[in-house]
Amino acid sequence: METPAPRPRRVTINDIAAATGYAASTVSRALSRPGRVNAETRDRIQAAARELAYVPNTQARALTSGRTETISVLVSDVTNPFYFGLIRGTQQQLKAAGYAHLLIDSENSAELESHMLTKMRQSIDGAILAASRLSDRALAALAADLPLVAINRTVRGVQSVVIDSPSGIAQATEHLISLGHREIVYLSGPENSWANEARWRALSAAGGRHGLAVRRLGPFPAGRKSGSAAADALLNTGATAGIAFNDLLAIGMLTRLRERGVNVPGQISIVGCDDIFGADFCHPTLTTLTAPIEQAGRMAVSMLLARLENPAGPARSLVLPTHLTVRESTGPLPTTP
Amino acid sequence: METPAPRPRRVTINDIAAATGYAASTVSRALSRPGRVNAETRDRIQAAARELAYVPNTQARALTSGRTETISVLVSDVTNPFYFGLIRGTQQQLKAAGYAHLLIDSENSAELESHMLTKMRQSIDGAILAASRLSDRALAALAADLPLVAINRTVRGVQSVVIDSPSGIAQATEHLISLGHREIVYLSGPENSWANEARWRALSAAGGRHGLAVRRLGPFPAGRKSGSAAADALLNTGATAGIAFNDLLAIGMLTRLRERGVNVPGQISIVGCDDIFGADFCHPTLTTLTAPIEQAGRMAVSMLLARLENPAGPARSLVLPTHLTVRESTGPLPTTP
DNA sequence: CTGAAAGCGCTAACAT
DNA sequence: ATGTTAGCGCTTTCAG
Repeated sequence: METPAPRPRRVTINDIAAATGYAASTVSRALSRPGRVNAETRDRIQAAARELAYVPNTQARALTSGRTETISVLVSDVTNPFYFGLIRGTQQQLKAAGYAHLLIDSENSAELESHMLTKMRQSIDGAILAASRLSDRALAALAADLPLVAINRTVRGVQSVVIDSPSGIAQATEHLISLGHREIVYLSGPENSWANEARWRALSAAGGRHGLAVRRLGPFPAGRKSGSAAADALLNTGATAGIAFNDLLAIGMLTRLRERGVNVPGQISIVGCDDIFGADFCHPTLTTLTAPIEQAGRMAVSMLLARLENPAGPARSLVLPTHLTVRESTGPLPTTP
Repeated sequence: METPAPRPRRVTINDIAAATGYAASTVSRALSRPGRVNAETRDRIQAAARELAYVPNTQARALTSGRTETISVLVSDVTNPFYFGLIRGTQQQLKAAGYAHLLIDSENSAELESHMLTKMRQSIDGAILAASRLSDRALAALAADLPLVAINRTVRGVQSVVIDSPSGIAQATEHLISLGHREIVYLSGPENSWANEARWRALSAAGGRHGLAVRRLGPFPAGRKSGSAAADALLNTGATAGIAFNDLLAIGMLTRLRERGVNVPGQISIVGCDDIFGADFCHPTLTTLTAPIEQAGRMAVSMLLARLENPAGPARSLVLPTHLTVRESTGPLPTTP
């Protein structure tokens, strides 16, 4: 009854060594650096490995080599569809490189984030931090110990891939101006979000350049539910156009405005950010800044792997362009009050 | 220039042993089975561990114990929003239990799925297979070697959590009948999908019970893009109601029908399956079978962990209820042709 | 209850 | 080019 799970013995390099007559170290070499052994030896060993259905034990390999061939991807909230594309991108690229993909949800908490990271430190070769909640100092310190790429965050000494919100926000602003809008409200996201600050700064700057009235409302939690509060607050200002921190918030606003019988874009125009899944089939479809988020995921992986191969390399920082995708949620200024 | 990454020495149990004067084995016990040592010893050792900021090396632990504290979750396509609820559920529950969450995309390929699984076998304690593409035999064989929970799939000897499509489909059918519809078309998903077959069978059965004309179209790939073909095919049949394999397909159909100027639900009613993100804000909002998918993820983890603790336990199989969520995409039969 | 010793499977010097 | 020898950090007998 108390069978203690008779762990089945797996094939090891020693079995291959015994089968071929070579030493275990030679087997190891033939398998992991085929260039360092005789061609014939390599062939024999690899044939034996295949025959015995040998599968390398990554734990044991990691123990000696220090490399785990695992990268973790931290997101602040798996629920957020923004990450769909990112995860897809990292997943693709990691698999292509033979790395495992460890997904971690930091639940929007800096503490949990750093706790998870120290706990996992020895199980991973590097990490991709999407929307890190860590302070700049903490991030820089972490990067000294763990190869890192931050998404949408720039910190000296830390590699990063950022989506160029400023230019996107500028495009959105000009789009709204061209439609006749003269007052734009920014619906702010979480205060600890770097992207949120970047977007607001970009809007302020664009507003300044064009002599436009801009103001900010919020902060609102970055979810669809917050859309109601954001929509109500926006209506209250009497402004004719709003740019939301992200699409989730924008879609939530659309829902609320529809409930309140406000016509979008007839009475008010809404712009989102990110172009997530759903932005093209919500009602009305959402004008938004299309972010190449999947590509960001792929690039982050490439940069990270490059760094692993050459730890002495420079801390690169990549900026990816955005563009405005105009759909139904923006339109000309209402003709009369 | 050629600094070969001077791997920083981490704190090990030996350091704690040296600091406290105990043997490494005692330290190990105090840390992993505090019950087996003197209370005072335990306290001293744990204090020292905290002081030295000791972090156990999971690789080394796994090497001897065979337990990795890692569970992998396989999905057939990370892109599919259906999985996000599942991933959220598994993530939550695994984190609560101190397990790591290894996400794997099998890309709808049985080969890739089994390849990944054998490759990872020694790095994981168990796996949750969402929409496995493996044959029943292969799955049963795998389950003999690796603790497993299958989602939406039942195979003898394999633990599973399935969403009760039949009862949901029956509800949907009755809903459509009550609205006057007399001909229902099923828009089929991928042929190798177990859920797809289950849903079609349920619809056939429900149709039979109510003396209804049912037919099936497809198969269509399970994506929004397939919606166009599905919508066109459905219109072609002249039927007044369609049940789509999943929401992705249904939303794609909605988009296409709108493009073609077909009024939903005025001219035709559409029902989806799963109630994914977006089903409540697409246009029109989608009537669909709400699946407790997040809960399914949590339950799958619980069942898996229970099995790990007691490998001799029975292979449980859990069925979770669905319910019909009626929104705007279904309505009364058009009055006259 | 605690310590000594032996290894888990693999890689990395060091020899040959 | 290959074999020998030590471990990596931890758990687990087996003694005491």
